[in-house]
Amino acid sequence: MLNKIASPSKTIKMAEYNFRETEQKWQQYWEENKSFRADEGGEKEKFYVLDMFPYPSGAGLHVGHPLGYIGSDIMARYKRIKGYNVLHPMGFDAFGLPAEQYAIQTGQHPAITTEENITRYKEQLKNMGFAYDWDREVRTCEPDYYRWTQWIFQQLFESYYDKKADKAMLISELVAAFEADGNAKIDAACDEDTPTFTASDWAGFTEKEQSDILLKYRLTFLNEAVVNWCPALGTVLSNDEVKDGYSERGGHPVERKKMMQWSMRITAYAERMLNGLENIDWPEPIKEIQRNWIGKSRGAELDFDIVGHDAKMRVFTTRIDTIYGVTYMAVAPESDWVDMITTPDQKEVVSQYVEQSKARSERDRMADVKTVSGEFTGAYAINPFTEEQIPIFVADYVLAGYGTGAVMAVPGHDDRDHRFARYIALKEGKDEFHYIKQVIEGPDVKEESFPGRDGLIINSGFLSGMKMQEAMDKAIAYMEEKGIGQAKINYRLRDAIFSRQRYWGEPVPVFFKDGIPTLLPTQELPLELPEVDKYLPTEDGEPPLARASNWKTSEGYELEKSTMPGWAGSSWYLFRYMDPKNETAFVGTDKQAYWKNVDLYIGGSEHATGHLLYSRFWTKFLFDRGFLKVDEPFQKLVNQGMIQGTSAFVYRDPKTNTFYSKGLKKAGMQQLHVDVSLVRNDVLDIEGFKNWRSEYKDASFELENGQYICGSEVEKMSKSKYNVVNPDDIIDQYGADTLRLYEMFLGPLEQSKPWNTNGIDGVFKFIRKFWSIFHNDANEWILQEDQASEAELKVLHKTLKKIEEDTERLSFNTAVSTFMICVNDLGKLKSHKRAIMEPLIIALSPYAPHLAEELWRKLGHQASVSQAIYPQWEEKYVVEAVHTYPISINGKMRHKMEFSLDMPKEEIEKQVLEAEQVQKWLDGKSPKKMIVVPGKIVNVVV
RNA sequence: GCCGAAGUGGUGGAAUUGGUAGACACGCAAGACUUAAAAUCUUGUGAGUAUUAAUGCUCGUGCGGGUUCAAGUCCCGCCUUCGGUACCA
Repeated sequence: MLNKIASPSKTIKMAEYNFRETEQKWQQYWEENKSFRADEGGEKEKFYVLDMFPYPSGAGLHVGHPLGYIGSDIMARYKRIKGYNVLHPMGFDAFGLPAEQYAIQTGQHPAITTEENITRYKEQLKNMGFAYDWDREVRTCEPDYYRWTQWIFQQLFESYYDKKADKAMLISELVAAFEADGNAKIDAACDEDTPTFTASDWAGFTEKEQSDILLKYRLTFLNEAVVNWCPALGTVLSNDEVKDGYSERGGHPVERKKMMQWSMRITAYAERMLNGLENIDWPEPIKEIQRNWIGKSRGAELDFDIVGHDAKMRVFTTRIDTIYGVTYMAVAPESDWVDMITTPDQKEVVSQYVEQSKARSERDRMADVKTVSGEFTGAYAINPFTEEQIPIFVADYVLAGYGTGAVMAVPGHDDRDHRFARYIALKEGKDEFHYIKQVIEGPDVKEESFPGRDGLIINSGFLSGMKMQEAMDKAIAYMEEKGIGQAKINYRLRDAIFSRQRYWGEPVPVFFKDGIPTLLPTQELPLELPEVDKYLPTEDGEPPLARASNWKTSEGYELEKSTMPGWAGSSWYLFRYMDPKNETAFVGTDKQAYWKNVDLYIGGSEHATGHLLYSRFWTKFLFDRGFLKVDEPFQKLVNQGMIQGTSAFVYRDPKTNTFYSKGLKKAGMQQLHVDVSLVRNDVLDIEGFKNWRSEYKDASFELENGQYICGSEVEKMSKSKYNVVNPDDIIDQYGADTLRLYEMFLGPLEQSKPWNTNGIDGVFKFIRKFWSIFHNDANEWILQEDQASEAELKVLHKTLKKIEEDTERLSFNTAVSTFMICVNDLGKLKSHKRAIMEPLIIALSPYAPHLAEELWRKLGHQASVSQAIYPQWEEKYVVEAVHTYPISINGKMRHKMEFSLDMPKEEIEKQVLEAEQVQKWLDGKSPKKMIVVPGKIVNVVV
């Protein structure tokens, strides 16, 4: 080991560092002096570091929330002293369900609840010493903010997606095209059922008809859609707000319902959102989730004739190579095909089936995926390749919302079709394997389907003998020649439902003029939320806004009654921070051109398919329309891990109200959560517990060794589990710097971990050790102005280098270790020199800013340490002249030898072989081989 | 089922490009200081084993193989845990 330097024989008493007073003082200083105001322009480069802004809930912040905030704060402070203009703002995602649910229960206006919660959040955030520019705070619920959310909505309404230009364009250009030529030559994103019309058709349409056509093109549009309706919340939810058939917020059941809804044509951007992932620095898992959510699949679309009908049934398939294996067709119960093709004798049983599957809730359908059901429609289709007639069934394993709502079934090579084929054959009294046909060489497909992506096609006419890809190419060429089908790309992504039948959200800035949805004039924005008597739907099921008196325009037209979803305000907030007070635009062009987009975004991975998708969509749209210079919002994304709670349990015999210590518990006893503040190192504070709840006042306890030992388990941190730890309590006990360092020291930022305070003393000790470098036992200042020694400079510069490297790669846990090592080394050197301490304080300031500021001031500086410049480490102090080589024999470390780094290989080899410890292993023989890696290792192969 | 991430001492974790496994810290043990306690400091601390001792040897990064002078790190096959997703044709 290098640092075996004489250890101090005298014991040193730790000088007192008053963190409470000091931290408060500097937090006040930063606020008063606006130390972290973001400045634009000048010579400096910009760095924009952003946290996902929180929804201010009534519970306040717990110790899990700041993990990411601390990381981003370190980056913000670090980049600032590295000479960047740093933008590091904070705000609040303030519209949302909890405040509204509370309003329904209590009648208190959600604005009041929200305001209170925000005040609490800000207080907590300030206690942690974060370097936010609070002058740029935004709140999505304020009219000054949502005015622009409404404005963006209007821009979307006024736009369509032109596929030739591959971007969003003004709807007025589309209207001009319709007037000139109709829509036959238009290639734009639109509804599936958009009719084709000529210029004269267009001219002949009524105003209402024209409006309806345009809605099929607009990027935000009104149409009848099957939606996720949540009766308990009284609103519609988007796909990403539904988890396993229950609402994500509140966990209420969700059902399918057809309703008139505002939607966002996000599908127009599917391809660009997919491609854009290549150019952003995001964690691969998140990109993968978005890719899956967008769900691009290449395949083919083809038409099947229906016996006795003119209409052709169009299906989408990714396996056109298996076309000869098609033995039946299936349509979704909700699809229009059902009524169209069902024969009279099958009408009753089919409509009964359709009713039954509608009644089946979404959740039931998902719960038993393996159970298939369906009925014969009586109709037959003709396979265009084989001319065979095949039956058409209605089956609820076919989804109305994907592809065309109809499928060609290949039971031999698709698992779902296989399951249904056996079910329906048995039901019809046929042989179980009646519908199963093998068209790919491989194992027998009777018992189990075989995807066979590598096998050869068989029994398939002109496709036989080919491999999958070749067969697909040939089949598509054949279809195109015959005009029955073509290659087609399909996406799983659905247009996003945008209406919410709730109160606490942005009003949709639209009114209805003779049934035609019309935008409010821009100068009338913001359309402010009206006062209502109750926050509930009306008696006839209209949204709460219908309760507002005179919810009409000045001309008396009815205003839209639904509000926007939670993700509206958060889809563009990053741009508002650049120019939060602008009254003429959502962001000023010059400001946006300077800050561009977010350089580092830190937040949870749970937003992968919601916020992170929608904000990319809006950014691309605003870019297309020329309002932004960037088309991705977040250049680099880091997902911080979740801090879980460690719940504590007590065990009660329900009959006797006696609590048994963990080691004494028996079967049949209740396991009850106990507040973690009453437990220390698994030992229960019995007196505290008795006072916690009145029903425990007279409880008796069976102890182990005089103590009551609690059980523990890692769970999500939540109020109901009594395992929430408030950062304020930690700060009160140890200070904000300790909390910051400790949360970082816990492990890599990305990693999830349960909260425990087992190691916090080590970090607390470090803070005091750092202080005591400058102070003697009597807490007197003992700075030395002498020149620093070589050894001291080495410690300093190695630290500076490592801290810089670790901070750049967000490895904050190892950076904290590095500081600890440095302080230990300086302690051994008894170093108290300004030349060492001054640079060190600057390096420490992003991590423990309060301590750093205090010492910086005591060193005589008048300006904040945040205005200092990060010291440059010097090569000469970092490189070693000698290296202690590990000498391995057959790859195992056996010995160590010190050699100069410029010693030639041959010389090292010679000396190593001469060494006694190596001779021992050679046993008189000469080595087979020798590997010398300069500056690293020597390996002798015997 | 599919996709993704991860498994290292009693604990949190480190090892950045294949090159000394266990940095740093907690905990634990012994000692110093103290009337005492707290605080602080010093020393030790992966497991096993041999020696009076310094020291040495064997094993060791979820399991089983492989590549390599050298594997926590790369390859193949499994197991476990945690996330995401789910009839997407």
